[in-house]
Amino acid sequence: MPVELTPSQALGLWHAVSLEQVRVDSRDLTLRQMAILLEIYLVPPPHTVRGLAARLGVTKPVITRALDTMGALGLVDRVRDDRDRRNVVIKRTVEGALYLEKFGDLIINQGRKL
Amino acid sequence: MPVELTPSQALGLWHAVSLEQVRVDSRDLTLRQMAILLEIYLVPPPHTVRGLAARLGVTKPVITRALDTMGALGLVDRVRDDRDRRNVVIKRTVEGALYLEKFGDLIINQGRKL
DNA sequence: GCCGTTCGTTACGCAAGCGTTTCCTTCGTT
DNA sequence: AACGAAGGAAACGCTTGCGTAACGAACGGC
Repeated sequence: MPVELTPSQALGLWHAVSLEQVRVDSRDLTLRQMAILLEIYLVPPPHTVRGLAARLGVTKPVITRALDTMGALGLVDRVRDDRDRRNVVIKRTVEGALYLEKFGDLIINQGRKL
Repeated sequence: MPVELTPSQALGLWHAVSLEQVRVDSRDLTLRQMAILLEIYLVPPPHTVRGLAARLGVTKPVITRALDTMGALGLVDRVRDDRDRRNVVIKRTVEGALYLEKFGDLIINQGRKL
């Protein structure tokens, strides 16, 4: 089910969503943080630090820091892996799911307005 | 011409675009900066600092700083207004237009892949 | 049981963004 | 000419993210 957009629609959508998000949400996640968050919630688990780092093409500390920040915001959680106790498994949270749900609604609504 | 998206498509699109943008572009603009940039390029001029500040619901220094950063990247330019020399008019640049054009293509291509 | 390897975190110095406040120039009015 | 108001920038101290390098805990093969 592809989504066909004109250049004007593509940028217009991004514009409207960014604008509204800036106005509404003081949390102001970076693009990297957003990418990580969406990766965690849209791609089947399990998610690990090194896995995310490889996927985004960034270093591990970038992931650790992003998880620190988003963890403090309640958007994600971290749990040690009992199979291999070196690993940390990143968990979704109710609050994070809610956050993305609202964000998705924002995209949908701004898309309709185009 | 509305754009109708399912929740999965909306978040999926944002996900794919964010991910690709993180991997491709080291510049990593903040959401605020992106909103300002799109505002400048998609809304008819003239644009002023206070106008953008009011539009985004942020303080003037936020705009000044964002323009400093994006100006250094060549994405925007600032020119004194000769009619009222207190004002600064924000100008588009070729490089900025190119940047957004490529970004638009990215959105379109990721949309198709959904 | 060692020892090299892997995983995630922490430490370091640095750059960039933040909110608030202050400043400087310019305008418009008187 | 003087004065208050407006527009944008600069200054301040603070927070947060960065890249690199070092670290400790846990694993796995020998």
